[in-house]
Amino acid sequence: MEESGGEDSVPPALDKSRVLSVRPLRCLVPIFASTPNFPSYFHPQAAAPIVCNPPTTPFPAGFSPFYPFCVSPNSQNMQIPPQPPPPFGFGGSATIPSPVPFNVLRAEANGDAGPSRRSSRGLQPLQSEEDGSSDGIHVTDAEDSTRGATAQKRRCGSSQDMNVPTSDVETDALVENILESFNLMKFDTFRRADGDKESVQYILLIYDLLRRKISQIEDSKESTPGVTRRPDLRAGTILMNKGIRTNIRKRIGTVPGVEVGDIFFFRMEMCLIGLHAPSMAGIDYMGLKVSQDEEPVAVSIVSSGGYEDDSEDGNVLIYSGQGGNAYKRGLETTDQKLERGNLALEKSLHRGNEVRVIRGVKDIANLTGKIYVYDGLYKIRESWVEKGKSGSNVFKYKLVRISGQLEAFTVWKSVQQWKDGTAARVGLVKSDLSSGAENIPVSLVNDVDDEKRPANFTYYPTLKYLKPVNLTEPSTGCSCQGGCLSSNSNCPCIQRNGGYLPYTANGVLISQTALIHECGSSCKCPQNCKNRASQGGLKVRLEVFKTKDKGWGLRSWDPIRSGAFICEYAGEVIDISRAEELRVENENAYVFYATSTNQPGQFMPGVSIESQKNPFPLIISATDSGNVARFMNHSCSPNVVWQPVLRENSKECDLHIVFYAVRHIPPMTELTYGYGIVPSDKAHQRKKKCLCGSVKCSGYFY
DNA sequence: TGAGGTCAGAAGTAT
DNA sequence: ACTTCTGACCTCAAA
Repeated sequence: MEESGGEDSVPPALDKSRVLSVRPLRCLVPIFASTPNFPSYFHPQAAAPIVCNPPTTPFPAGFSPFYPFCVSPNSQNMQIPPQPPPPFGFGGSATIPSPVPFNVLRAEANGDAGPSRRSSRGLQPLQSEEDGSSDGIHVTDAEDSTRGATAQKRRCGSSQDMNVPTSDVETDALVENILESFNLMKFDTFRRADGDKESVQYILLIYDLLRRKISQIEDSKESTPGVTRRPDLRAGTILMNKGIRTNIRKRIGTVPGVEVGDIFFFRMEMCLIGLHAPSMAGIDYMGLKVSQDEEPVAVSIVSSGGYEDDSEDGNVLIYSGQGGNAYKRGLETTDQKLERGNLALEKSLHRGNEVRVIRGVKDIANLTGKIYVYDGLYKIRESWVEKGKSGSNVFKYKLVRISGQLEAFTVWKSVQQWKDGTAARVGLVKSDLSSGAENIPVSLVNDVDDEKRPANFTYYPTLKYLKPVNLTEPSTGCSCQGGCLSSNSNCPCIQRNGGYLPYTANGVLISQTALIHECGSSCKCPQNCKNRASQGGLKVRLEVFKTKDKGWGLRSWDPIRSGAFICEYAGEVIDISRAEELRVENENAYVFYATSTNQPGQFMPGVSIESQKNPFPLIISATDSGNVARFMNHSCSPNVVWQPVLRENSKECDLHIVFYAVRHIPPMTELTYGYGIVPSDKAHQRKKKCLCGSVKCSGYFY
C-alpha cells in the first residue's frame, strides 16, 4: 500500500487525523486513605494464632477462613503490633467479626459519605504519586469512588430489576471480610502509584481468591438460565472500587512489579496491576505532553486473536488496528478510522516509544479460556492499511521485540515444538523418568553439566502405607451419580468441606484449609467428579532438570494457574524414628514432614502462617521410592504449597499430601515450596544455606 | 467434542 | 454516551 509509513516520511494517512483535544487523559488522582501492610504477610515469622474452624462460626466453614483474627474490626486506630497479622488466615472462630452486609456499604457509597470523603479529586495531579512512600497498593475509601458507587448502584439495581435473587449475603460477607482485613492494616503510610513485585502479587492473590470464592458461591446456587455469570468481572469491579490496585498512573515501558513472562488468566488482572488498563479494548494509550501540545501514544497492546493478527516469529508481531467491527463476525464491517488506539499506535511509530505487548494464547487446560503472556517491550517499525478478509480497510502495525529481554512468548513456542516433535529438547537425558508410571511423561533434562541422572530411586506415583493406619472415625462416601455438586447440600462430601465444593468447576483449589475432603473409593460418584481434583495423576507436563546451584529441580512445560493441582508427594509413610535413622544415614535423605502446616513464606490465603498441628500428621520418605515431588526445591518465596487431602475410604486412612500452585506459574519456571520446620532436636544442626534468591529469603532452610 | 454464535457487561475515553 | 471485546454459556454440526 502506498500509505505505508516510511521512516522518514509522514504517511498521508496521518493527515486524516483530527485535531486532538489536548487534555491529560488521566487527571484523577486517587486518594490514598489506607494501605495494607503486606510485607508482614510474607514473613514466616509473622506468626498468628490459628484456630480450626468449627461448624459454629458465623460463616460457612468453606469461606470464613480468610480473615485475620485477634484484632477487633473496631480497633481502627490501633498501633502497629509487634507482629502484624497476615491479611488472611484460617479464621479463628471466636474472633471473626460478624459480617456486615455489603448493602450497608452500597448505601454509604451512594452519597452520604462520611467525613472521609475527599473533595480534592483531580487536584494536585501527580504530586501524591511522587511524594508517597514505599509500597504500591492504592487503597481508597469506597466513598471516594463515585464511579464505583454508581457501578454498585447499577449492579444492585439491575439485579433487582431482573429478578435475580439479591440475597447475596454470602458474597457480601465475603467482600466484607476482605475489606475488613484491609482496614486492619491502615497503619501503614501513604503510597505512591508505583507498585512493586510484592504489591502486584498481593493484588493478584486477592483477586484470584475473591474470584474463586464468588465462583464457589455462585456454583452452590441454582443456575439461572440465560444469566451469564462473570465472577472475573465481579471480583475485578469490587477491587477497582475499593482501590485495591496498583500502577494506576499510565506509563510507557516497564511496569514496576511486573516481569516479562508473567502470565494472566483474566483481562481484569492486567487492569488491576496497571499492565493494561482497558478491561476489554486491545490498545491502551495515554496523552503525552510534547511542548505545548499533547498527543496520544500507545502504551500497551493485547494481541488475542480477535483480529487477523499475525506473528511471523516469536519476536515480530503484525497487529491489527481496532474498530471497524472486525471482531464481530457476521456483522457488517466498516473501514477502520485513524483515531483512538489506531492513532496512538501511529503516533508511537513516529515517536519511537516502547509498547508493551501482551499475547493471548489458548489455554489447553481450560477449553474456553485464554492465557495472557506479558511478552515485554516492542517498538513499532511500520504501519500500513490493507483490505481485511471482509473487504474493509484495516490498519496494520509491525512490532519488533526489543532484544535483551527475558524470554517469554518464545518459551511457549519452544514448548509447543518439543511437544509436537518439531524440535528436540536440548539436554534431554530421559524422555520419561516415570517409565510410564505417570499418564504424562516426565522429562529428565540436564543442560548445565554432565551429571547423567539423580541418585537411584524407584519411581512410584503415590503414597505407600507400610502398615495400615486406623481411621479415627468411620466415614461413608457419597452417592452422587453424576458427580458432586455444591448445590446438593445433602452430599456428605460437600458437607465435610463446610458446605462447599473445595474446587472450582475447572478443578482449581479455592483456598487452603486444614484438610480437604475429596471423594474416594467409598463414594459412588464417577472419577471425573469435581471433588476428585487431585486424583487421576499429573495434569501438566513436568520436567526434572538440573539447576545451576541447587541440584535437581522441578518445572513445568505447561502454564499452571493459581490453585491448580500439580502433584502429590509420593513415597513411604514412615514414623519419626525411621525418619531420624534415614537422616543419620544420609543428610540429604528425602524426608517430608507433613506434621505441621508451617510453610514459610507461603501466602495463599486461608491458612495461617503459624505452625499448626496437621490433623493427620504424616512423615514420608521418598528416599527409595517417590515421584516428581521429591525434586522440588525449597524457596522462601515459593510458588507452590502443599495441603493434606483425605479421600473418602471406609476401610483405611487414605490421606495424601497434595501440591497446588499459589500463583500463576509461567512455563519453565522452577516449582518450589517452603520446606517448613523439621520436628527434630537436631534440626538446627542440619540447617542448610538457602539459595532461593528471593528478597524474602531467610538465609537457610532445613 | 469442538467450533461458532450470543450477549451482558467494565473501564476508560470522548462528548 | 460510546467504544472496545471478554468470557460464560448456549447451540448445533461433525467426528
